[in-house]
Amino acid sequence: MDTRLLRYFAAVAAEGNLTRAAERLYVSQPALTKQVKQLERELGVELFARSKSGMALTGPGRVLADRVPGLLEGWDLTQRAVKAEAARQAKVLRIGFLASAANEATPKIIAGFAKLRPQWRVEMRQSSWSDPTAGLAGGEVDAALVRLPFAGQEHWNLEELLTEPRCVAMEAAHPLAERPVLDFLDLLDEPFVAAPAETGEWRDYWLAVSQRGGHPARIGAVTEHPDDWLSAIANGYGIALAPESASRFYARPGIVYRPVNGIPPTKVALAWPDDPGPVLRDFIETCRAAAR
Amino acid sequence: MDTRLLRYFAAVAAEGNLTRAAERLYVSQPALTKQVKQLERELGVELFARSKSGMALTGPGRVLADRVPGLLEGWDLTQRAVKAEAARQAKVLRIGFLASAANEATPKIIAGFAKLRPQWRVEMRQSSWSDPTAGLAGGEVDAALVRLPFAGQEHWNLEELLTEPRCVAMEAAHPLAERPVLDFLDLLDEPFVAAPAETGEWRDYWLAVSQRGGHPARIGAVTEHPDDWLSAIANGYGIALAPESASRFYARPGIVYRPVNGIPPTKVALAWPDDPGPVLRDFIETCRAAAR
DNA sequence: CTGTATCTATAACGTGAGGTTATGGATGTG
DNA sequence: CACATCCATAACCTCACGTTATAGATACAG
Repeated sequence: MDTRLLRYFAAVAAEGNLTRAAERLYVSQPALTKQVKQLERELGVELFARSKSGMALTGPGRVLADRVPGLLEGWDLTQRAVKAEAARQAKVLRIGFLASAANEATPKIIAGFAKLRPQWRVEMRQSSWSDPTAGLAGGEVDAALVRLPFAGQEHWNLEELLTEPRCVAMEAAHPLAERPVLDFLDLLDEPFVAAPAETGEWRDYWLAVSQRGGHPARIGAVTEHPDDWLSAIANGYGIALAPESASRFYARPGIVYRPVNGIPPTKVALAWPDDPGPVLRDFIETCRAAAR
Repeated sequence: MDTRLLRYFAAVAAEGNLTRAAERLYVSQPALTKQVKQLERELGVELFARSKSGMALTGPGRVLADRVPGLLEGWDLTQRAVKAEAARQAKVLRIGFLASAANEATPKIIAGFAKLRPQWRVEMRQSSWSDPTAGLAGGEVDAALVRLPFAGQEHWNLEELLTEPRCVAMEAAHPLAERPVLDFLDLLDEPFVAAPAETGEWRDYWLAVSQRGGHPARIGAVTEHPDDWLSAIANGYGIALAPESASRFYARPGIVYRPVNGIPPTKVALAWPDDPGPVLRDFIETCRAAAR
C-alpha cells in the first residue's frame, strides 16, 4: 500500500466529493476515481457509497478514515527520525528560522558555534509563517530561532536572545509615509498584510489585536513568506507591523519603515525540545553568549 | 512511500546482500538494486554502505530498520480493522480452521448457528499449518477451530470441543502397514512428515517429542497443507501422526491409517480473543452445544 | 600474478500503472 | 425538457517496475 493512495483517500473522505478532492490534490478527477477504485480492489472492500451528491464513507471506509492520519504520521515520524540520524552522523545541526532569524546576531552565533564545534556545521532552514515554530513542531529541525509569542510556545524550552521595537512597513506612496513617527491609533483602519489565520496568536500579535480596543483588523492580503509579504506591501495591498530590523534586512525600493508608538516590542528566542544532546547544548550556550 | 519499498528494504537489511534478498522476494537482483536506490533518493539519505561483502546498514538505515516493522504492522492492523468492519456490516462471521476443523461437528455447528442467527453467515477460512492459530493471531478471523496444544495458546480464550485418539498415516506399501495396531516405540526411527519448524510446540506435539525418550525425530519432509502432507506420505517421504478422524476425512488410495498406542490424544478447541461481541458469543454457545 | 567467483550497478527492453483530455451515464433542479 | 453536477469509462502518452544481459569491482585460491 502507498501513502499516495492513503492521501487520496483521506482527501476524498474529507471533501465528500471526487471533483473537489481532485482539485485539492492537483490531479484530474478521473485519476482520483481510478486510484480510489484501486484502493477498494486492494482491500476487497467498498470504502465509499456513491451517489449524485458525492462520496459518502461506508462503515469500513470510516474505520480506514480514522486510522489513516496515524499511519501517515507514522510515515512522517519515520522520515524525520531517519533524516535526524543522517544529520547527526554528518555532524550537521539543523536550525529553523523565520525571516531575518536573529538579525545581526545570527552570523555571530554561527561563527561562535563553528569555533566551539569545528567538526560540525549549522544548516539554517527557513520556514514560512504558517509555522511559527519554524519546523520544530514537525521535527524537521533540531532547534529554531523564533519570534514570540506564538501558540504552543509553552511546549518548548526557550531562551530569549533579543528584543527590538516594532515599526510599520508601508508603500512609499502611502499618505502616512510623510510622517516620521506614527501612533498605532493612526493605523487602526488601515488594511493589513497578515500571516495565515491558522497561526492564531502569532498573527494576532502582528496585527496588534490587543492594542485595538475592539477594532477588528482589516485584512488586505495574507502571505507566508517575506518576499510575498514585501510584494503585497509594495503593491499597496496593505501595511504591516515589522521588527525594527526589517528596515535593514528588508530594505526595498517603494517600501518605507516608520517607528510606531503604542505597541509592544518583538522578541527573538531560541526554541528547542526537551533533552538536548551535548552538541545542541553548545549551540544554546553560543546563542546566550551572542545575545549578551 | 510504498509498503513494497519498505518490505524490499527490510529484506535487504535482514539478508545483508542484494542477491539473496532478491531471491527471498522473488524479484531479480537489478530490480531490488533500483528499488533500494529509489528509496534512498526519496529520503535523501544513504541507508546502506556498499561493499564486496554486501550491504551494511548505515546509522540512518538502522533507524529505518528499527521502525519499519512497526509501520508495516500499522498497515496490517489497518487492513484487518477495515475488513473486520466490512465483515461485520455484511453479517459474516469469519472462522479460521485447520485441516478437518471440528470433524463431523463442524456442519452441526454451522447449522446450529444459522438457526440462532439466521441473518448471519459463517465464512470458514482454512489456514496452513504454519499458523496454529488459524488466522486468529493475525486478526484475519473472528475465531478459530484449532488443535491443542500450540505455543501462545494462553493468549486466547479456549473452549475444548472434542478429544480423539491419534493414529499414524503411512503409505500402503510401508512394511509396518501390515500390522493392525502399532506401538509408538515401533515408529521412533521412521522418517516423519512434519509441520514447519517455526510452529515450535505444535510441531513437537505432532512428532510426539515427549514420548521419544530423547530419540530425535527424523524429518523426511516438511509440509503446510493437507494436500501436500498427503502427497508426501503417499510418496513415502515419511509417516505422520494424525487425528483418528483423518482416516475418514483424508481417506486416499495408497495411504493407510493405523491406531497407535503410547501417545496422547488430540483436542479440538474453539479459540477467540477477549471481549467477544454478542454474535461471537452465540457462536461459542453453539460450539459448546454441538460438543455435548 | 592470473583466473574465478561473487557481489552490486547499468543498459536495453517490454508491460502496465498513473496521469491526461474527452466524453458518457445518471440524477437533481429550475 | 434543458442544464448543471457528479462519478465512470475510453483512449492515449509517459514513465515506473520488472526482466535479461552484461559491466565493474573486489576478494580469494592456485
